[in-house]
Amino acid sequence: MSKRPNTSPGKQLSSSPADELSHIPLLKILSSTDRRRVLQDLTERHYTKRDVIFREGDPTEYFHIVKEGTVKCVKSSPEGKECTLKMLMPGDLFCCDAAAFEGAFHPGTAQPMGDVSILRMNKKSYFDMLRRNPDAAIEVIKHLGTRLNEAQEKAKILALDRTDQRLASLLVDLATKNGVKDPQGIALPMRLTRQDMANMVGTTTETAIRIMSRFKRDRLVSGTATRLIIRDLARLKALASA
Amino acid sequence: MSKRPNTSPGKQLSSSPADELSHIPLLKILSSTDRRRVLQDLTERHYTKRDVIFREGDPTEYFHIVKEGTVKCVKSSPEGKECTLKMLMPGDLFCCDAAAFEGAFHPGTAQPMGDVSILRMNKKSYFDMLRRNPDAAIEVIKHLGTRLNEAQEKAKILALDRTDQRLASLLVDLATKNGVKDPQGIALPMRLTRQDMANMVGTTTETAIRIMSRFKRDRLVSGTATRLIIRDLARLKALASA
DNA sequence: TTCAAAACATGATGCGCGTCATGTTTTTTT
DNA sequence: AAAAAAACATGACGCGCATCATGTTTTGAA
Repeated sequence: MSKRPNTSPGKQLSSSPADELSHIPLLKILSSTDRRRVLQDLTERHYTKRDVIFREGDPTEYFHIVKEGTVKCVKSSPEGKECTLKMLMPGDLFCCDAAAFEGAFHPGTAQPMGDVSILRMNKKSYFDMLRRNPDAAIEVIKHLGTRLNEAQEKAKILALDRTDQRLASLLVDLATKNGVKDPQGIALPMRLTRQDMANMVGTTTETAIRIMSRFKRDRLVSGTATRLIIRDLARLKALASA
Repeated sequence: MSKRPNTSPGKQLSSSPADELSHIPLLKILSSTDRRRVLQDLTERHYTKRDVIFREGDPTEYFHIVKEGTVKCVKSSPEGKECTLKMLMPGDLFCCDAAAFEGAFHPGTAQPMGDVSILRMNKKSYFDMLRRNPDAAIEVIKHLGTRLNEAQEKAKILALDRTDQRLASLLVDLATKNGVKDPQGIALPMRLTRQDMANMVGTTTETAIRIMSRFKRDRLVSGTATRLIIRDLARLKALASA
């Protein structure tokens, strides 16, 4: 059996134990009969750091769920500058909007931050599921509402705050939503370079490095890309909205 | 009957002719039996320029539809700076996300740009409607998806582009989505000051004025707040993504 | 129509941050 | 373990845009 480059072939989730998917809110609320049906339509795929899950401009074909790992959602400008819109974590849905309905195209690129596994479902099965199951549709509405609020909050921060404040906001956000406890403070569960941070707050790598150096001197953070630790969340919060 | 200050009391839409609401996508897709029911739950309200429809931080109580006029969606920072996230036009939904479900608060302020009329519905009726009518839920998902894409596109522009490019993007966007034909070019259908524009692209009033003056000299636009006209959409587009 | 309040305009000044440049340290690959 | 490639670091310099200041013009209310 020949292996395709960079992405493992899709795999049926024939007999997944219930608990494997129990941490995904959308699937948890399905009736047990419907869940079996949905499991048949879902396919699991694995990606690594150098893959792209889909590219900006590609036609939309699937609805996706992050099962494991971190996925970044990126847009880029004609001149090659990049902007990272969102880090998707396990349980997050993407391409769940019906803009993906008819002949639509991906507005951004989805790229793994490391090894990830993704569940996906073709559009038809997805919308059939939503039509059969109004509570699932409401769950999707809830998720999209949250995402919209986040995106608007991000726009506000980009529009009004200085670079150091935006960076502080980012760290607070990541620590709060995804941080794991650590003897030194709060550790971020994904590899995150200064370049990644720069792309998330709309600045250059150099400026992100300078500001992070300052944060380090001031004992607000410690560590580097492979293991970044937030040491003083309170002071970062204060700086973020100063 | 005592009149409440600034807002007209709610009015039942008892016997609205079908055509009055036919331009609202969400209502158009309801079955005719359900539409009658929904009409009973909808209330019409009128607001003027100095009212607020709801304020950032208020508890969410209603689902809203813009029937007539323009509503702006604003966030503000502790220091009093403001950021306008979105102009809502007739047919647009707001607070349609289920974050408004349980004890949630408005993430921004909704403010009329002039005289507007709004249809609204309490949360329970709204979610009942969605549960009865999966196609309506999918319509809401579609709307939220569009809004999310817009918000992310806006974040990208704020993160990557210069101020004159952001302003050009804004004008292109408004002209394309809401512009009406005019002998001179494309007229924008709402009163829009340089301050409004500044708040939409994350800059100061002075800078917005300076750039708009330049655009005027270069024959890209003409007119002022009360009647702004886009005269060369193509060149504005070119500037926006240069 | 008149007057006050917004909106528009334009200059001077300074700082934040982008850009380019050069070097060190850490991580990843072979 | 060694080599290659990222990531981190720090300085010099200049432009874009915020800030403050001082008019003029337009709009809308009395």
